[in-house]
Amino acid sequence: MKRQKLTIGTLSRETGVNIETIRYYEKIGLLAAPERTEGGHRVYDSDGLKQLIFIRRCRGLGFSIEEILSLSDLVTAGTYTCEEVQSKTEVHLSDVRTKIKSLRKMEHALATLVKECEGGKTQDCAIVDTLFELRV
Amino acid sequence: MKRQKLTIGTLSRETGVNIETIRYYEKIGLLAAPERTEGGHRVYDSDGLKQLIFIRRCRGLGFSIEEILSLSDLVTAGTYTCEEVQSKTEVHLSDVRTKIKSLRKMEHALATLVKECEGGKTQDCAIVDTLFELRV
DNA sequence: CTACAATCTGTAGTCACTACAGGTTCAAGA
DNA sequence: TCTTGAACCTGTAGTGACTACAGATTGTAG
Repeated sequence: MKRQKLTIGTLSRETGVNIETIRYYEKIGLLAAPERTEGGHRVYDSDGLKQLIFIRRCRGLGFSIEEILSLSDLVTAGTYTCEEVQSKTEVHLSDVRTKIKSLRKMEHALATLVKECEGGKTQDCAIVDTLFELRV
Repeated sequence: MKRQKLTIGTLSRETGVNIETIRYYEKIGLLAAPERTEGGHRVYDSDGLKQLIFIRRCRGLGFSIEEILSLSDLVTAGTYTCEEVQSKTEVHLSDVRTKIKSLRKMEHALATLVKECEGGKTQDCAIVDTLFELRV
């Protein structure tokens, strides 16, 4: 098990997170500041890699930076319980479900508009009519 | 049919769009600049009301400002065809469907995590394990 | 030793608002 | 008419989660 040392470019390629974003995560305190070379270039080890993968995975699941910070604090402090983590995840899950519901409504409304519209060369358009109706 | 004159506050209450947002829409050229009183207060008529309702309705359907501008230009120029409007709406509908799909994936992943987690007082947590796995 | 790729910092831009600060105008009551 | 206070004005800065530079420095392969 040799210690791997990664430049920011390599880390970026390995994780698919782009360089500016990595630096941004460091700046806002989400990703731990790594060691530096004499010249000031960042040098990451496997802990940095692990942390960034965690962040990327959480983002992929739609967690906000704020939520990730709180999960991450919990975990790195080593004080978390399974219960707490589960509860934060459930809260987020219900947010996601709310968003899905609202998008479904939009989808339905849009699909109805498209269906009602004749799609011809005229200006007699059900979509325009509906969007401009004066009823509030 | 009497000409109605509305202050920005009344317009805001009628449409549910807040005052700052109305001024913002004007600034970015989405909403036509209304007449002013001698003292400089905005005075809207029924055209302004109609236009703002249209904007609000489009935003409610998830159209971006850019999309609304382009729809709105088409319509106010009077050069639109039903076909064009329908096609823009369809493009947007397919964006919405893409978003729904991606949120569904999130939902599934999160639900699985929550289910696998025991939720106890221990630190043996399936969620943490999964999020910290080193597999990229 | 040179060339050039990679990295550095810092700032500004994105989207669609929202939230002030500090000033002016309007409308209703005395 | 005067006064009060609500409503309005402009302009700027902040939000979230990045992205896109500019201009300088460092690292490395040939």
